[in-house]
Amino acid sequence: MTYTSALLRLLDERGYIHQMTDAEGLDKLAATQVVPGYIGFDATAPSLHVGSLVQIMLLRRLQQAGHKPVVLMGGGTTRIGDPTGRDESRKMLTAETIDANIASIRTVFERFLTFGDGPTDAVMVNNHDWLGKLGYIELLQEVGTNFTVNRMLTFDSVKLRLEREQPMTFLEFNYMILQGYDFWHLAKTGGVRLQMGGSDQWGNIVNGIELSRRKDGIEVFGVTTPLLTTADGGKMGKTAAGAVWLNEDALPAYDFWQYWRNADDRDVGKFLRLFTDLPLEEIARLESLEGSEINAAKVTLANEVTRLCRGEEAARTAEATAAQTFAGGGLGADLPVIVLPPDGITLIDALVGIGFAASRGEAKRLIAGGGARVDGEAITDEAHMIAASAADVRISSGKKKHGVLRPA
RNA sequence: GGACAGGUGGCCGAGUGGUUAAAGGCAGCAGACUGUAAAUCUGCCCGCGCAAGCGUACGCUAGUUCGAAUCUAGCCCUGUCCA
Repeated sequence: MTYTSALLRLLDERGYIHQMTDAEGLDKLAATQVVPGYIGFDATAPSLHVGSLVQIMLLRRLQQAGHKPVVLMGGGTTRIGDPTGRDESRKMLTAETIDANIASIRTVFERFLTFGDGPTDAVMVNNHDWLGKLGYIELLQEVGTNFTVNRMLTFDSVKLRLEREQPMTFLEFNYMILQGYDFWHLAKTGGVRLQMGGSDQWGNIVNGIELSRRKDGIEVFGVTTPLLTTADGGKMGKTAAGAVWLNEDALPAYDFWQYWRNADDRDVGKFLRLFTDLPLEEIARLESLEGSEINAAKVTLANEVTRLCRGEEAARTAEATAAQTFAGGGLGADLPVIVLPPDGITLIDALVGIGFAASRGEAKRLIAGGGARVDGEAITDEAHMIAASAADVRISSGKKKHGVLRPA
């Protein structure tokens, strides 16, 4: 269908929409007024990772289309402890940790959104502010009567778990109620009219919509994004080193840049639409590049995403480092560096020290497998000693990971 | 509370006394090919040690045994059914 509102047109043409509750209704609303819309985020770690980037961009689009983004931090729900872990001993986070996490995560949002007091300025809220005050009995009275277990059992999140005969705790079961409560609360007190989220949030969103309607007759809307997978079927944002974190102190800009530079050919267009502000015509051009030409599009992708998330400077340095390292065979400023002691260092220690191997055994295997290089030359001798040198020595694991040994 | 099934390496999942650091798959790392892509093929994939080897590991604890992931007891946890 064709939309009249700038918001839905934007979301549609860039590929953010998976499901919507009432497309016409939302379209009409977005065409006539500023729509405050929110997305919820976890506060379990000091940084979000690439998996949350679609949602963050979605809030950015909302603002671009002239609406008001509301970032909901799950300070309250996190405080209860994340129940999804299979090991029960998932530790509960302290209030201080959660608050620190939220502060850290906020710095990233500030790059993507304009915060402030204006009508379309972004705001960040914390559901601990209202959930924390809520007594259990009160919660049961307020919202418990509006949920039937019959219906809750039909939601995918519950149904799948039961079908797979995996445990679902009562706490988890309650999450959907708490999340529904969030939506209602924001609708009632903040005029929020829209909740967005990943496709796995559909059930929660619908619950909030129902709750708002039943309690106060407020009409609110929901949009979900498609589940993002890479073209080869993997989850977004997993690499050798683990998650691709958005915060600089959790993942260096160069590694962040490399993540995008190494995107699958088939994902380039999709990623450009979702994660950059480039105009669609430009994206269409980049996406149509064939063969090795598409590498240029990947560089653009990496530059744009890094610029948004880490800033102009970080993107430039990362790109320059990549150019020098790969094209020039040299050393870029952003590569990891460790000290080359005056009396040299074993290759094994160097590999472990710089983080290319997690243990000495792993370093040895890397060497034995022919993946270790010193100044571009493959070394297969496990006992190899890197002699002291006046100049920087380049050390590599495979063809992509490079680092610098710098004389003290 | 009772009956039954189960808890294995990052994940899934074999293994029911030794030859098992534990099949197979996924994920991951490296090599070849290429374009810092994909697909494919090859090697690696608990830690320490140059090595022989040592240490740790199959829910927890205590046993049986020359020897246990495998047997016994107790406990904890999960699922299914019954109360």
